[in-house]
Amino acid sequence: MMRAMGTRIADTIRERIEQMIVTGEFADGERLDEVKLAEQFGVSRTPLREAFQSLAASGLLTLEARRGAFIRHPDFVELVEMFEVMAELEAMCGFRAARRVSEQQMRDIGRTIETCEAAIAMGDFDEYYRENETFHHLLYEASGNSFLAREATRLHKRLKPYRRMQLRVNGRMPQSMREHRAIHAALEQSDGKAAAATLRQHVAIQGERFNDLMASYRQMAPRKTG
Amino acid sequence: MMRAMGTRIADTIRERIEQMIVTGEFADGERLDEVKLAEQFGVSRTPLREAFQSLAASGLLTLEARRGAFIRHPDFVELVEMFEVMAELEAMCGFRAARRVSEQQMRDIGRTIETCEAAIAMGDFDEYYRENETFHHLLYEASGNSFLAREATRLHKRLKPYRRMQLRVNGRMPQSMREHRAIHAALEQSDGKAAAATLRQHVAIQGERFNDLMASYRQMAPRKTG
DNA sequence: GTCAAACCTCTTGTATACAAGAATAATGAA
DNA sequence: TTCATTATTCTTGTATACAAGAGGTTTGAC
Repeated sequence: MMRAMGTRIADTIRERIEQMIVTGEFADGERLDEVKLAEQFGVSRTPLREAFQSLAASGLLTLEARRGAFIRHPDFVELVEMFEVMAELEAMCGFRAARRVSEQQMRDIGRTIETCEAAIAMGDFDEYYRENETFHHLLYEASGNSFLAREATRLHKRLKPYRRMQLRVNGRMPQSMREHRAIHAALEQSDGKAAAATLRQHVAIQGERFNDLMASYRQMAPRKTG
Repeated sequence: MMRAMGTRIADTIRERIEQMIVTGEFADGERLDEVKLAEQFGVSRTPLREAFQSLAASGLLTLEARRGAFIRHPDFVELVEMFEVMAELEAMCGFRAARRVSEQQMRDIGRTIETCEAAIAMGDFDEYYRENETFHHLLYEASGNSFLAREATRLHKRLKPYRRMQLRVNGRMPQSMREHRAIHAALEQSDGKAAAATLRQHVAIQGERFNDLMASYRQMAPRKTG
């Protein structure tokens, strides 16, 4: 059987299942069958269960005692709550980055903005999406607080499926780019408060975006099975 | 062999090891021996490994591939970083609680403050410590954001061993109580900004507290073994 | 026909067996 | 004596076997 040498099977499995979850491959309430997945990946249940543990701990799925592992999409309220925390974490990153960001990091951030804009012009949404992610990760790093950066990354990943469905909303991308530029400018001027405020607004679900999210949420997760 | 019926062994084990870690039972860099712990608890390695996974995910220990599970106390820089994030999360809770806190919750919060003060007067440090924890948990709940509350609780738990060593510092407890009262007052007046600012200052490591923490940290974790 | 209880099946939880990588001890050469 | 290399042991990672709870199904009573 295929063995990825040198690395733990459990970790590989975790990565793969995480990808599947994050790209929305499972429906809400769906149960992940241990034996089915095990033979699908060509491994035993053991590394699979380890992967489940790990995924459950990051909140990507829920383990119910003697019932199994379930995909539990956050309900709408919880989703808004999560974006609320994400907004604050990013604001915090921005505030700190304004003092601590290096010139190299500023160049990197500037580059992602340009690449993003080019991607929009070419209609390359995947590229836009990727570079948008890079922008935010660079920001987390620039905060100078590695613990904060890790936590922000974790939540960012967890929100991935729901951020994705937002991007396609009409007119969102140009607006988003304006905000990226504003953040960049605030960092350049070492204006922590401005960076924080812009980021908070950039990420938070409020005003029209609340309705946009609600609409696409209804489409994506029409009903809780659990 | 003893079986805790109705509940998963792995979860029980997790709780117990978590307690051991949080009360500082393990030295920094120490490796947790699977087989030793397994026979100590009278179970097989399987639930133990599940507990390790779970604990690793909350950051309480580190799994190194084919090396084992290690206690890795954060170094001083990381500890300050963590408190920085904790301060911001609590500030966030306070800000939101100022709008959303219920009258019942206000009464509960008020009660913990009184119990705390009584405990100080009687020299009952354990009681003080417990009620102090309750105060903060009530605050998390009062934020009205259950996701935020969970995240705050998680980090709070992770910082437990290091907060403990701070409390004994001379004069810290009365100062802490004054801050609790100020927070309570800010909530009563629905002054979110004041509540946030006081909490940020209450939790953050700055000024004299920086030196206090550094001193007690040196005492507690004199050297990294890894 | 409907409801309840016992039975069976299916899935998870735990234990044990086996494989393979790391650490360490032992052996030999310089 | 010291260093390198090999052999041995120990520990983790994975697979499989076994136990037990949850869910569904059949059977029986009303």
